Amino acid sequence: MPRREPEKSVTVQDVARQAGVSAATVSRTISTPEVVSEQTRDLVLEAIRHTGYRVNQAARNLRRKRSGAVLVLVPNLGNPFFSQILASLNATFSNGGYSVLISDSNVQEAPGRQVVDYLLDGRVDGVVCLDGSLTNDDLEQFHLNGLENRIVFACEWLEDAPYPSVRSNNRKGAIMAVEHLYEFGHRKIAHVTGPRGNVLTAARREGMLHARRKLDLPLRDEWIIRGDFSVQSGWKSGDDILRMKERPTAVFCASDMVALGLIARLNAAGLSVPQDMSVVGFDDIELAAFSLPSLTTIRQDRSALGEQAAGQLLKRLENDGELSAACEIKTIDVTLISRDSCSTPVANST
Amino acid sequence: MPRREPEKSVTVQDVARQAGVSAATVSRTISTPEVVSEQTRDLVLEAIRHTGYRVNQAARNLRRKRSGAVLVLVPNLGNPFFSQILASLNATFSNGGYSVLISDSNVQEAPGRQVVDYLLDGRVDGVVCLDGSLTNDDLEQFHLNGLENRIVFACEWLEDAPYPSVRSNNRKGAIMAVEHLYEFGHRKIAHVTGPRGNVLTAARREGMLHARRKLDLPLRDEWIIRGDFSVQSGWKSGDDILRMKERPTAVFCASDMVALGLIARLNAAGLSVPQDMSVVGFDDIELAAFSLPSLTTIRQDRSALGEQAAGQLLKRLENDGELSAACEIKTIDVTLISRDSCSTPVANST
DNA sequence: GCCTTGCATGTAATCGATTACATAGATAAT
DNA sequence: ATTATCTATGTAATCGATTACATGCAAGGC
Repeated sequence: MPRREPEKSVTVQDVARQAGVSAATVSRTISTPEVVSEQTRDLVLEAIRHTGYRVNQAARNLRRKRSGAVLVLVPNLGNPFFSQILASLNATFSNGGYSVLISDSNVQEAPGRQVVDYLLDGRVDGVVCLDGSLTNDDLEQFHLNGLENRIVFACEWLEDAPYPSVRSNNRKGAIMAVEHLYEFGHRKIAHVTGPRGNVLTAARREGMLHARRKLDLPLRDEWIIRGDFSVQSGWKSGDDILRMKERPTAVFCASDMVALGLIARLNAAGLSVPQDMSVVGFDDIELAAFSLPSLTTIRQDRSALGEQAAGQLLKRLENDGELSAACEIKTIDVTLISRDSCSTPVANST
Repeated sequence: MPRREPEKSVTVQDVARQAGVSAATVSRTISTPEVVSEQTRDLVLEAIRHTGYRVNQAARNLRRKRSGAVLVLVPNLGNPFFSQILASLNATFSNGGYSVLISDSNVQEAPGRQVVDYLLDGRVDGVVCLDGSLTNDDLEQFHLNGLENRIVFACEWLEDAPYPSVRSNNRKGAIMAVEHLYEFGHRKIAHVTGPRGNVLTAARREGMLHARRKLDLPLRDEWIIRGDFSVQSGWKSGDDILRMKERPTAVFCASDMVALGLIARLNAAGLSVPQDMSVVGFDDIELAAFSLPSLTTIRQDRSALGEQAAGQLLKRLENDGELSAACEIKTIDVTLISRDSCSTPVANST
């Protein structure tokens, strides 16, 4: 099998020589074909084909002062919920001609710093941040370096910071979940929250409280259980619930993973869902439809989230911060997916 | 709040001026500090701090002819199994000073082409490929451009192609699964495979057949059911099994997702696991421990897979293809995780 | 005292593409 | 016929860091 030398490096000059034109014309044929006459264009294209020329990205980036890449900062890549959004971000950026760098803010010692570094180094042109837990220090750094219009948030966001963001209607989702349980006749409804300080935790908790008040439901402090979106925390919240003197008849969980962990724990204690307790999740991960029982949940439109976030950033990168005054916040609608994990409450006193 | 102009671009020249040295010395202070005298080094570092200098990656890449980035080609980013490996790859590369680009081969029209493009463009220095379904055409392109020692495979691999690869001991895992079922007394054991043409499908199927022969188990063609690693295919395989005249008493599934889909389907038909049928999965995804019943499965050490694959590529990139003669294939050991989805067979004739 | 060796630093070429500016030729306008 | 206008292309500077080579200076060997 024939094999070309590894680092032959065909340059724009080589192509120019081959085609009998100047390097500038070659460059123009690639970047702005419309200003080149048709015949020279053909000549150049033929020479490119013949020499196997490829543009050197580093040289182009140096000259153009842009990298054609974006960074996606994910909190915990291992979480399937995020990876599906990543898939959709990747698709949109790919179509827009950008490559996608990833970084796991779990792994990075100082994720905010890395974002600043990558932007200032010119490694990436923009950032999609799925992590709403950046510090004030990070924000100040963004601001000091004029990076505001290179960052958009998706799923999570920062309260009180003027960044564009794309998010689900978390509050409404929570309300729908509680109302759904209410319609089944539940009045004693517990909630397993996300981690402290998280914006999603706050939004979903608020929605739940709102619905409770509106429906005039009884409220006990112990019915609000701190979780962290993980299966493990779902299992642990089951421990708490089993220990309660006044047990709720239904639980709204801040994520599907939590719901599945809770259901597993209840089963281990001999309680089954939905007979002994109804459960609603949040997210609609793929497995929600296949768990036992299949999980009633609030679906987040992950592909819309990714697509819109990527679109938003692309738009900002095009008109380099010109139109950036408007800090758009897009809210994506959520849907209640009714499955088998809810039913009417039984009169099970403890 | 004070705010620096967006594109002030402090260069190595500016720092040099500030420190009263030449640009070369500044560059040396950054790249090879040991050749610079201690006092000038301090001088330069102070000037760097003072000016807020940041090295321009594009310029460095152009000169050094490397990008400091790698590409990870993932088949289906949405799959939690892959995203966890991605997390571990990301961590290792990050420590090694490389940034990580991702690409979803589901989304890309021609993933192999993209790999070649990115490497030749100089966008990335190397590639970790989690997708074993590249075409011969792609391989030829790699070879023609001398890219062999810039690619390593992880999880999946290419039969008959001399690329280094890191993989689980799939065959052994399959054998362990069948033996485990055998020990419970199962003789009629079915298998849901992965997709046609996939190397994992082949390795696991082969292991299963081997164990069957060794244990002298009965073999019926219909007990080998084609799947594709997805939950949906697990559900469908359940349809097939329910229709069989001679029903197996246990099923070994090529992935946990398949196992969960199958269990859901059986439940929908009023059969429960493990009472009416035993099920073993493969992967040990996080939810395997929390499903109902909790899933007996073959654990793949995902963090080892990611770490070793990244390490392998890093090593190759260091000594630029010198030591590349050896095409190392690392096999990572798997473990049987025994949970509640297996028990002794019942005499349920159809 | 002279020459060698080595260390620290400076000079300038280089990586490869892009693009502002200049120029030549063709066409249109008067 | 002369000038203005436009189009296609070439010339050369530029992006910013790196590094081969050159230089100067100090220490050590005879």
